[in-house]
Amino acid sequence: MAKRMIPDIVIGRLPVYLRALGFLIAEGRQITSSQELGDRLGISSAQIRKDLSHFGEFGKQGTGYDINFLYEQLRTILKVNKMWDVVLVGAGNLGKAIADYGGFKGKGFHIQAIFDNKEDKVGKPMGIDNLVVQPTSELGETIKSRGIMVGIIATPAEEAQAVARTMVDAGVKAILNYAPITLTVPSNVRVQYIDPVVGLQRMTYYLPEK
Amino acid sequence: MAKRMIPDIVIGRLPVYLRALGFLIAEGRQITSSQELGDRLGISSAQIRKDLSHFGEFGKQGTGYDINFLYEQLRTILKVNKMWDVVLVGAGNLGKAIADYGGFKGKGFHIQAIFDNKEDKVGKPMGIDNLVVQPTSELGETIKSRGIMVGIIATPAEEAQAVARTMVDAGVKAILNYAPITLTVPSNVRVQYIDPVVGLQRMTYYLPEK
DNA sequence: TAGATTGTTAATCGATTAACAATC
DNA sequence: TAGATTGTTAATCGATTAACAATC
Repeated sequence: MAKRMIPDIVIGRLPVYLRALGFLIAEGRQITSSQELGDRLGISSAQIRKDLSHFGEFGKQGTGYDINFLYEQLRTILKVNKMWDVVLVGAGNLGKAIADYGGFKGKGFHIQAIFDNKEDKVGKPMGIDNLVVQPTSELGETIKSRGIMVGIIATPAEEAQAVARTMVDAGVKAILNYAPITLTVPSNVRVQYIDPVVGLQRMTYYLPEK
Repeated sequence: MAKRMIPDIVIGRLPVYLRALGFLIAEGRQITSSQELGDRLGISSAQIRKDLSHFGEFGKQGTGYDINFLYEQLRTILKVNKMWDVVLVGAGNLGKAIADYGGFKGKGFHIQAIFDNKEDKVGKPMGIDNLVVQPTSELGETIKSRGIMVGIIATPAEEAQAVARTMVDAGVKAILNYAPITLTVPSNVRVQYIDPVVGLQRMTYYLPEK
């Protein structure tokens, strides 16, 4: 079947499939099956086949999937076969770790500018590309002039909503938010949240009492 | 209604409710409603009431919820009214940012030990508590001797599965995994994943072509 | 009392799974 | 051919929502 209002939950699994395929490629494998992929990811083979069926027919009966082919197909579907320019706001401990992370390139993302409010951060080089940290006052202008659509927020919670607002006003359509706060954005803007405390608190319910 | 096989998806939202209630408290508010909470979080008021109804009756008709009371109830349900000891493995850029993060204490988590393989990391103090980084060879022993049940993995992907294995063998029941790989663990062990690349790739599908 | 908001029910909506014909 | 695995259908399962009696 062709492209027709794919459930968000399906889109959400594709990057995980993509990541697993990347490992298979690194292992030198050529062919895999929905069964093997499911076993590795802890989900059913039926779900993988159903998810993929939203976008086309990528496998061969009796054989399975060509790993490299499926990998490229998924990259195209997710639009990460091109590089997306990204702005990063927040140059503290977390921002630094993000700027130093080598895992974005090759996965479709390139941090093009870093911003911070603090005097002692601005003007200094940071991250794997040695980007000079700019004052946050320049955020909107930079986004607009470079047509950037993806932003990462790594500020304290108190500043996050204002930063999101500036990003959105300047044209950002996707925000990865590390600040521990739910952002209010227009419905045409996507937000993904990363909060380690939420992650941990989702598990303690299931732990035996100490 | 009382405690009786709560859906995991409900448990997953409680930390987000808790976080929002924390903000309301910080704002000095006393009372809120499922409507207000839902508006702030972008979910329906019905869902909030339904979620809470799994655990008891916390509100008052015509009035709403006492914020402090509900906050404490959720902390108790999630078992984050006590402190959980945590081990952190990986003392690179990311591990350092996690160790330096002040947001765990007060939310129920206390990093008690940090581990790394690298010679140049071991023996040095790190994080807000100035913990001396231990060699990863000591991980299992430390977990066992202190009865630790929560682990954070911030190693490269290649090392993550082995670390998870060691953690689980030593008694860890909840793992927050920053490494970009799906872990294989026994079904009685919970894992939460934090992968910024997956977060970003979940959004690009929806972006207009450049 | 009048207005507001809960907790809960029942209906709706959506996601997952089992099963199998098709076919490599 | 025999065995394996896909893509898809239909059934099942589970989650969300709308609506409202209860009641503060």
